[in-house]
Amino acid sequence: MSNPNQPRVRFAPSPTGFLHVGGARTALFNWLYARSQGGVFVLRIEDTDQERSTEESYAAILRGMEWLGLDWDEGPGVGGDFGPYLQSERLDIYREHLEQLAAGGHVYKCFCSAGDLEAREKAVRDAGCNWEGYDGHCRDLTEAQTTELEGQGKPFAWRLKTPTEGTTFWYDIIVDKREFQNEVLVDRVVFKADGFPTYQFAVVVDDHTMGITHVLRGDDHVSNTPFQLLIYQALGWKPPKFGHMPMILGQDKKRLSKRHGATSVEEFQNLGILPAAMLNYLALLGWSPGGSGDEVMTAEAIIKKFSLKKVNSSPAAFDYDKLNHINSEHIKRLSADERLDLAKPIIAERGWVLDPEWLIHEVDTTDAYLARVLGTLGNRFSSLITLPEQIGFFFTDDHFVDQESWDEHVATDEARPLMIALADAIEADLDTAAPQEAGAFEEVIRSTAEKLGVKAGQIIHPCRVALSGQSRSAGIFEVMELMGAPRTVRRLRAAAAS
RNA sequence: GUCCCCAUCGUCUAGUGGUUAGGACACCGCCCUUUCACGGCGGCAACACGGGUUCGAUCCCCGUUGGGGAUGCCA
Repeated sequence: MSNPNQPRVRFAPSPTGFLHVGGARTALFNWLYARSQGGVFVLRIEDTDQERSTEESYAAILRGMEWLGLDWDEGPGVGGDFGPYLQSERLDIYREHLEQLAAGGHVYKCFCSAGDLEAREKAVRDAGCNWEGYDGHCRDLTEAQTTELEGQGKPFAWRLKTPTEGTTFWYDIIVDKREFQNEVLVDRVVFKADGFPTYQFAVVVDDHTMGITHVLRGDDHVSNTPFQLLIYQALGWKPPKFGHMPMILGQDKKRLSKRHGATSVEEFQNLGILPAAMLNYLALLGWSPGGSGDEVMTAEAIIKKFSLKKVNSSPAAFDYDKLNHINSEHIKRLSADERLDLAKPIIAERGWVLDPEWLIHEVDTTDAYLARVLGTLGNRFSSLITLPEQIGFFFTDDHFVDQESWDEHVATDEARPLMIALADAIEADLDTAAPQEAGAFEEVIRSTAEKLGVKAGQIIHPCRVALSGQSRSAGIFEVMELMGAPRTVRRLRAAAAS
């Protein structure tokens, strides 16, 4: 169980919003690393910000993770030996370690209020100088001064005493050596006046006490790392390995935001993106299987190939086109049964069911009918979003109609007589009180075309639009079979009269 | 402003001290087809710039430019 070489990684979101693509990618890479190394993937919730943390966000993040299939070995809902996994439930642990820091003289009390800080920053800037963060105002307060301020009931935070010379560095898994001059590091707050630890402190205590071996996080955390390293040092702990992954940007290479379109994982779900496709695409952002291998992969295949060494160090732009392509590839690879499962809720939602009066050959249940309908789609079924449009006409007369195609192919003086002739021929040549197969319709169409001295295509095209409302559809004979002769005739006559 | 990071087709990327710099998405053309899609074939398109190092740099070093991040008692 406790294999010392077993990597332990974590995803540690704060519940202050939905699970966005950046977070999802971070979670994914941690998960991939754990799964590919036989390691443990921990989910920890960083809710030390009392103001911004919400139950809804917490739930949304868990939903997003579950939707993507990123299962965690320890964390909310599943427990584990290193809990609790919510920082708000670990306050005692943080206080205990704060005392350790205080006893070692690594931290000091800071009585500066937000207003004090603002005023001093303004003064510095007004003087034309750079404000380089907290100025160490309370760092050298005497014992007496501290006692007096405390006696006045002034609230205080704890700050870490950071070195003013030398450097702090680490070897990043992704970007090699990273080094910071200690003089640019400021004495950041480690424990807030509200009695909660800051992220900087909690993350260190948790990663250490939870036995995390590799911290894989977004590149936006790079500048936090040296400060955190100093906390590890002050506590006398060996830090984990760090890997900072490149950011995900919008198509314009600017920070990914709302105006780029969907950014939360759940929005993609509503956009008809399959979780497997989302996972696949996210994996391709900053990582590649190498060479010219197939990019369309299942999670299992990605796990098999995944390696942190292949993770890129440059930021990547999020490309909706490519996501859609990966998505359609995943849909195309689905089995007939899987497609059926995907489509069922879509028609159920609209109340679309099989009507026995349609007289469909060898079909007597809605599921069987839907299966046949999906079968006609073949590879045209590449998006969950367009599906209702694509198959609606099989179920209802109140279906999507592409007006442009209708005007061009149906509502014309050339098309009307052809559609009427075909309707007449169907009624004359076929038993419209019985189900008919595609071949039977084809025969009627071809003989009608011959009789009228036109090409079959001249009849087929208006019929396609008349029946489906669109100029693209499955093979028209098959469409007729699945519409049933009565409906076919009815729609043709209605179209001719339009 | 200061600190840190990044830089191969429009985008995601592969790659090497000597290659016709490869693949994928998107785009364009052709073929297939009753339409559309799928598929097949082909095309367009990149080593940011300037200095070095070297017999030779896309690759190594420095600088410039561009982009990103950080600069919170947010995480």
